[in-house]
Amino acid sequence: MKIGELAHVGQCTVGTVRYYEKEGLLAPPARTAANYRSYTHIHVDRLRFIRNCRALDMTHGEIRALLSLIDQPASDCGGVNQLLDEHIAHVDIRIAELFQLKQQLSELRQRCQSDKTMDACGILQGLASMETEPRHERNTHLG
Amino acid sequence: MKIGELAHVGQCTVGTVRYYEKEGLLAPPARTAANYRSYTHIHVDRLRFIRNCRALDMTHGEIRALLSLIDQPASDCGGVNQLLDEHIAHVDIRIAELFQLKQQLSELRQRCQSDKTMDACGILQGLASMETEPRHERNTHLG
DNA sequence: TAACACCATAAAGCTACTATAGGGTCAAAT
DNA sequence: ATTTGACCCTATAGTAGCTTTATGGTGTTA
Repeated sequence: MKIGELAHVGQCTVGTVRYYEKEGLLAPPARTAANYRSYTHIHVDRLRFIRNCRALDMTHGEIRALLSLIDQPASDCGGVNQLLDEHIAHVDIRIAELFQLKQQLSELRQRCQSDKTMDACGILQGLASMETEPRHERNTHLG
Repeated sequence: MKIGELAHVGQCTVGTVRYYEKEGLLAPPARTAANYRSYTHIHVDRLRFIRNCRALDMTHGEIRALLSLIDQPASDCGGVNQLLDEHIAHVDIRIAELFQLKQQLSELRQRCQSDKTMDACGILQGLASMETEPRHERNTHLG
């Protein structure tokens, strides 16, 4: 199977597949005589796994951790459970942040209900006069 | 006022201030004989405005658009209102995405309640067997 | 043999910064 | 007079997860 076909079943671009290989998420496949990458069902499974993790907004670091846990089949899956719990916590935090953000934005929006002159616009006044908050550290890898 | 003081009132780092200048968000200030940047209250106001926009997760593009609207004081503020509405829509979309994500993650987490062997772990089975979804285009600049 | 779809690599671009390297300026303390 | 320390300068590279671009080889069809 060539890279285009793999990318197709994995629902990503060929560029992404090559990038995963460079990142060490996907093992380098054999090459044909023409130096084309030649994939097997093992790569298909692995790519699907990676894409599913990415669809859940896991980072490459988290995915790498999962993959290395998987590659130790003798151990138990406590690490997997823990990783997922932590990831869910990140998502919770980001949702809370965005809720607060939306509230602030809605309040700001209320301050101008019609087209006015620039210096009468309550939104611009709000943006000029808000209390600049100290920048807060990231609590999550989700943007 | 030197850059350190400006950064302090703007609640950001000096690196960020220099970056905003390079990005064209903040006008280059006068320089002292020693080539130090020398800011006025105009820069303070502008930086506060920018930082408030960033606290609301606006992109530099959005902020640039706002600033150029402001710099045409003759026109009305319809563009400002529209920009804010669109930004709020982005936040709404991202919140909905994260809600769905959290649900998927919670369902996945349910599939393994105790430490098992790797190949019995319902989470890993789920990650391997989820239907790979077509990558969806970004509907928002929020990560 | 020419077109066209596919493959290859390497390097740059994207966002919004932060960090590092290597050096200059200035006021106060020794 | 000099040294210490806090501040300033520029330029470059790194962060995450890719995408885009440039440049060129491969393979099948018309």
